[in-house]
Amino acid sequence: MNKSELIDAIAAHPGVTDKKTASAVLEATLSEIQGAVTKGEKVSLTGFGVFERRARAARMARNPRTGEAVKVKKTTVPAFRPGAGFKETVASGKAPAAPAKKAAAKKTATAATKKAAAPAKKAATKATATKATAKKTAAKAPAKKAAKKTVAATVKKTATKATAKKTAAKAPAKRAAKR
Amino acid sequence: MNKSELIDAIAAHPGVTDKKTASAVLEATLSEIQGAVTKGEKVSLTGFGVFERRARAARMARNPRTGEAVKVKKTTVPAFRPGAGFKETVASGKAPAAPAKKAAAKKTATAATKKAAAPAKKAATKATATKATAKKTAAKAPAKKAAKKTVAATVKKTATKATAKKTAAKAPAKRAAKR
DNA sequence: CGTCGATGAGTTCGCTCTTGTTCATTTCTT
DNA sequence: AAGAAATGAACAAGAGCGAACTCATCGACG
Repeated sequence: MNKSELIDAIAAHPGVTDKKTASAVLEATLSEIQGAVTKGEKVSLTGFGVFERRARAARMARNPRTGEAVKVKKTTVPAFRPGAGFKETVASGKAPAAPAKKAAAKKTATAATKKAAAPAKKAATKATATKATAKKTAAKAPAKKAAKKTVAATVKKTATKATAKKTAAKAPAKRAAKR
Repeated sequence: MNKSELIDAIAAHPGVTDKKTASAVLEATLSEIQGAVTKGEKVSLTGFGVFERRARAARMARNPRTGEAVKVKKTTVPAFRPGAGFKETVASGKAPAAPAKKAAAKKTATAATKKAAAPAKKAATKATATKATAKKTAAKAPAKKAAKKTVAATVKKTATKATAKKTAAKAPAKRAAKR
């Protein structure tokens, strides 16, 4: 499905009788998303997904023809994370979206799962505590994990395996102020 | 930026004076995309990106709390691949989009990269020659690509690892091209 | 305009998958 | 019709997904 076909489909929706308007709005939307993401802002479309900017560390790649290795410097790329509704729809292969009380069914399922996991909580707590003591991870307290968490984490993991170096209190890292 | 803010931004664009219309079109768009992707159809928005359905093989995951392993059966999820324009914009951190002769700039950059690769020709000589003679044939010198055995390959790999980990080193893990 | 309810984020860790290169071919856009 | 953008292929390694669960928050509805 190319852009023009999408326009047609959109125009077919009730409330959208004008095709050129649909086109204009679509363009504007894409434009806005690009702008927002470029500025590092997340664009959240509840039930659909989130567009965000993501940092990509430098890496080694290779020339497909020669096979020789080439350096690739770090960069930032746009990314999209599908929302719950979208994922569910695609997975089930069902119709687009019928916001209804079907939620009830889902809820039941979740609840059931909960029960099973519940007893494990105790163990979980302990594990967390142990980890904190043993690992001594760098404290990222206030700062959101957003930063270079990924990279740091990787390095840290390796390092930890060998030895525990830095001593930094692992702040309860909660979702204090992040969103 | 949440959905309502996006609507506002869109409404600010010329040609889109009606905010409620913007809302309607946006909803319709998301709806359409979901539907198309659900049906396994790709939605190509040139310069922006492509929405597509992607198969996800079964895997082993773990409960973040307890750490216990849980089986996850295969599923299909929506995915988004940023287009050239979008990526470039985000990477440069510049304005949204000004489809113009900027292409020239890009071209220059590409050319520069080319130079670096040029010397490597020797290694690729054979491949190049082949191409020149019978490009259509596309003689792929090295290993050949297997059919679409992604899943099969994956399973096999796992099995091998379980039985003889070290020995598996040479498994010709071929990856299917499905994009 | 306010409340109820659904939704997203954050967490851990293994394992799959994506990313990135070049260059030619191909499709779609303008 | 002209040209820009997308696709594909081989390969390696880093990157991110995903499950279960909780809560703050967004959003839909009256």
